[in-house]
Amino acid sequence: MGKPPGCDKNGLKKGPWTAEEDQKLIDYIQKHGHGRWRTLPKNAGLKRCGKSCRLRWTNYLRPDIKRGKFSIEEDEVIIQLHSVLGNKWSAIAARLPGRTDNEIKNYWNTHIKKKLLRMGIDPVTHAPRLDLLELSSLLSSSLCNSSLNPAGFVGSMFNPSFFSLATAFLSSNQTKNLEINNLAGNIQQIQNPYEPYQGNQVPVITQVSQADLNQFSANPGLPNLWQIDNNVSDSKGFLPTTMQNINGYNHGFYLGDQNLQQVCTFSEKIPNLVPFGSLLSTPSSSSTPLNNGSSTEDIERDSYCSSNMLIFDVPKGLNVNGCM
DNA sequence: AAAGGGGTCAACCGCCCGACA
DNA sequence: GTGTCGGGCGGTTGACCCCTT
Repeated sequence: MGKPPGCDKNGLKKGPWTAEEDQKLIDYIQKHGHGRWRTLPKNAGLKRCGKSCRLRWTNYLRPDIKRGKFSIEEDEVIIQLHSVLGNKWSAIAARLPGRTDNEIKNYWNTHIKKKLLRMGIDPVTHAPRLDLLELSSLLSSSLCNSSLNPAGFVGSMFNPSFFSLATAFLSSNQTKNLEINNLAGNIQQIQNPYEPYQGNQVPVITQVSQADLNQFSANPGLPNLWQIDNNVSDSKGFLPTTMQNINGYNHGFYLGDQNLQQVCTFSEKIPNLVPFGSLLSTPSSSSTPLNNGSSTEDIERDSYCSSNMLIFDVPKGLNVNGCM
């Protein structure tokens, strides 16, 4: 069963394509269309195997290929889709016009995976890394027993997921050499994290407009991993909403522009967590480019974070101040 | 300026799968 | 059921580029 490799026959060229070869392939496909890749090279006068021709065409020569750096919106779409689809690169590519599966795979392996790891997120599961959770647990117990908490920063704030969040958050702020003392100091800065949402005001969920993702809403069992608002460009790091369900807690996050001053967590069970599809805020749906769409520098990309992270419907009767 | 090392990415390999004759 | 074909996937390779020393 199966087919022979097809590219190992003597006389067939391998390696980088020349401009002449590219032109031959383009000319042939423009005249005859693609398909029948096994016989195409011979007909086109190419000393290549059919598979090589197909890959060259689909990954490079196709007229609708989009070259250049991935935008931040594309980053977010890839992460979102990967959280649901896994390594289905072709499926992901189908939702990113002009991008190929190979390109996305390479980009994932060379950029996004590293970024997620830096943020303390497992790029496979999209969940916080267990090793960081362990670290955060150590930090939690250490800080709980310390005297740094005279101002009521107690109780539910000290749970592993919060520290995981803080760790990831600070990591995304390029604070790679973070010391425990610095972390404690930063956490102490958190005051009234619900200030943006006074009283019973329910955090605004951004629009759900990426039709391609509708299918995910049809499966409420799928994880609601990323809720991202791209209305604010100056933000600090991604957060997976898988963090919402850690150690039995449901957590809501708001990351504003004031460093770590607007991190919030619930220690309450929130009964009406809105299902996945109805909440998903899809960055690609926005017509407003992040950072004016002009800056794709790696540093900015790596430090980018969507800022609207509150993704669930807070019940009116819930006294969120109580958890602060 | 040159060497070395790491990162990036196009291209390839081997295997697999589904469709089709 | 079998063979062929197109296509997908994960992993790898090697050339090239850039940065650091």
